[in-house]
Amino acid sequence: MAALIDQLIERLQAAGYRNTPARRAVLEALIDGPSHMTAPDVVAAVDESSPSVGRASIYRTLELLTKLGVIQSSTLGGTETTYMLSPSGHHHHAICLECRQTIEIDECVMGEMEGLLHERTGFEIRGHLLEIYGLCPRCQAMQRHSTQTA
Amino acid sequence: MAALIDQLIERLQAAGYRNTPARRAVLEALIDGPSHMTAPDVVAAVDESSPSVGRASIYRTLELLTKLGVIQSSTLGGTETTYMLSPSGHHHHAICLECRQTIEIDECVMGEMEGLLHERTGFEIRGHLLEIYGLCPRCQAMQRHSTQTA
DNA sequence: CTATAAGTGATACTTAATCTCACTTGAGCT
DNA sequence: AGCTCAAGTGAGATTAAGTATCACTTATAG
Repeated sequence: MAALIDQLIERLQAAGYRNTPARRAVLEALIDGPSHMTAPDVVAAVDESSPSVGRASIYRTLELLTKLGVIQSSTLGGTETTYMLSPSGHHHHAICLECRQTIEIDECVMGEMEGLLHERTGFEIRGHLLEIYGLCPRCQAMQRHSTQTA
Repeated sequence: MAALIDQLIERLQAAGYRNTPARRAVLEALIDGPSHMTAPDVVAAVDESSPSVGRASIYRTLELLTKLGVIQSSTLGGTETTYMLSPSGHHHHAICLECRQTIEIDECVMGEMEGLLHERTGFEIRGHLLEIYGLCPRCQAMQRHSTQTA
């Protein structure tokens, strides 16, 4: 059984791309780091672990991995793009717009949807992301900004 | 019946925020422009229509509107953050990772999910976004990069 | 081992985003 | 209508993020 990094590299190679130190460094940063990282986060992590890897390669790699569906990008309902490894299973978030806390959700309906979509449009699904935005109970309670005017 | 811009401004005011020219300019740019705009797109549009509005205010406004759920951000499966008006109905995309074409999807299961989520976690939903990433039929056909090696 | 196209890193550059702060203004209240 | 003042703003300086270029390196097929 291959380590995660090897599985991911294999996906790159299966798509016709080379196994290079720069690409491994980016994947390792994403594996070892927090579940969501911004591009600058990844740059900093790679700069730490593999100082010889250039910034341009990191950006190129993030773009490539995203296109291949090996990683996924998301704004988490905010303004910044973050990257995460594409989970093999489902990956749904409820994100509090106030405190950014994320709640994991396990319901999934993509199974049904996937077949239907492919049948109707021929679209080949590589991944998906369902994000729900709102307020967690704590932040609902703290919403005093609006209560006096609304 | 109020114009869209007025409805959106009302949502701002209902949350305790002021109706200002800068905020109207940003909303108008989003109403008049294409359905997904990057921050620089919005800056350019506002700069055109309302040159007196400062850049900083545009960024502040995008952040505020996003937090309030009046607009939503998305990477569209790529690396850039884009903004769109939050549609009152559902808003689901299938996005081709190759050509960026988006296919609209009308199935929605959020109704069931919303109640369940609130019941279990107390989370108050303000909006959601389901994005499906993959390849459209055209780009599947053109995927010759991998066919010789895979 | 060799050939070669894919990929890279350094650097210079362009663009995007943030910060600060004195000034302005929207909205509530007479 | 006019006053008050906190919310919001614009200008400009600054910092950070991202891109482009290109000679050089290297992963892979044969």
